[in-house]
Amino acid sequence: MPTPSAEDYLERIYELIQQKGYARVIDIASSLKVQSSSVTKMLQKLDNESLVKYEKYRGITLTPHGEAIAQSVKNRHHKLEELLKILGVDEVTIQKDVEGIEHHLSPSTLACLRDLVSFLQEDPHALRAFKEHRRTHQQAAENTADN
Amino acid sequence: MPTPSAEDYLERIYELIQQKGYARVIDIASSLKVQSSSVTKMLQKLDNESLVKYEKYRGITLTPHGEAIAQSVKNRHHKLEELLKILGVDEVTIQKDVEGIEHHLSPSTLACLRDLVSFLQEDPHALRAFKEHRRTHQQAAENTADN
DNA sequence: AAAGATAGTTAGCTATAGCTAAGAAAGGGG
DNA sequence: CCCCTTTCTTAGCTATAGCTAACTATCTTT
Repeated sequence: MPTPSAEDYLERIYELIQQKGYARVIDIASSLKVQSSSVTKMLQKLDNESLVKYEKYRGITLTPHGEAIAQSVKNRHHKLEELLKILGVDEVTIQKDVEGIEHHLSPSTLACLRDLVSFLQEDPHALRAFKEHRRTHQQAAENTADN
Repeated sequence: MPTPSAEDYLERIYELIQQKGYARVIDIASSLKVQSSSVTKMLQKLDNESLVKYEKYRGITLTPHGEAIAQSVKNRHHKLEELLKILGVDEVTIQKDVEGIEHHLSPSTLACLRDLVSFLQEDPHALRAFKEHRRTHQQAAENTADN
């Protein structure tokens, strides 16, 4: 099993290949906010684990296994984003939090959260009720330390 | 700011002191599933950061700052447990997932999830509707790879 | 009070994953 | 086609946080 950090790299490589057709060290580095030397190192590790095919100074591609992992990580990532968005968390916080937690949720928990999303999407009344509940509780919450 | 691992130690020390009146290296080690040498090492680090008061071979207490952190970590932990429980995630998965994600959520996201819990608690109709939604979508979900 | 058992500590090792600095490879402009 | 810039790689360092093995302190039991 890849580490959380390895998963991040796989996801970015996958996205870059989708978007631009290829993944360069420098682009991976800048989007993950690490130095390119760190990217090279991770690529060597991922190549060793047969998750990417890496020819130095040449190209980077995902193996079928690596791509499968990348897709499921991206999917998880997207699910969480969707949930926090529908619950009304602001964009910046969503990005920050999803980065942190996406590697740690069980498939069954994710399925549950996915169902929560579809429930709130398909039942606008419930969603409105939640937003209203949240609005009315907001002031109290803001004045309570460590709730 | 303490690392996620340091937070775990603080939380356990706090809980042990609450439960038994004192925290021993061996109990911290067994509950975190690490070796006692790892506990000693972390205690020295936490003492350095003034989060615990550690006298070797003697006792372990939390400083006010350490205790404040421990309480808020425990609180976060509890909030997440509560959410997953109300959503119907099974106990084993709850424990596993909460361990993984509790260190990574923003206060604002947590506030949002807290409101979701109180909403579902105070609106049994919505909760029932969600459970029903989940029940009817279950079969489809089980037969879908990587949703 | 001494001996043995339990608990705690230290030293030194591992792996992950970042960094900087230095240098090599590739690519584009003159 | 050679030079310069950009990109990439390597080497060697850091910190975190785990581990084992060896040792020390404390406690218990006789």
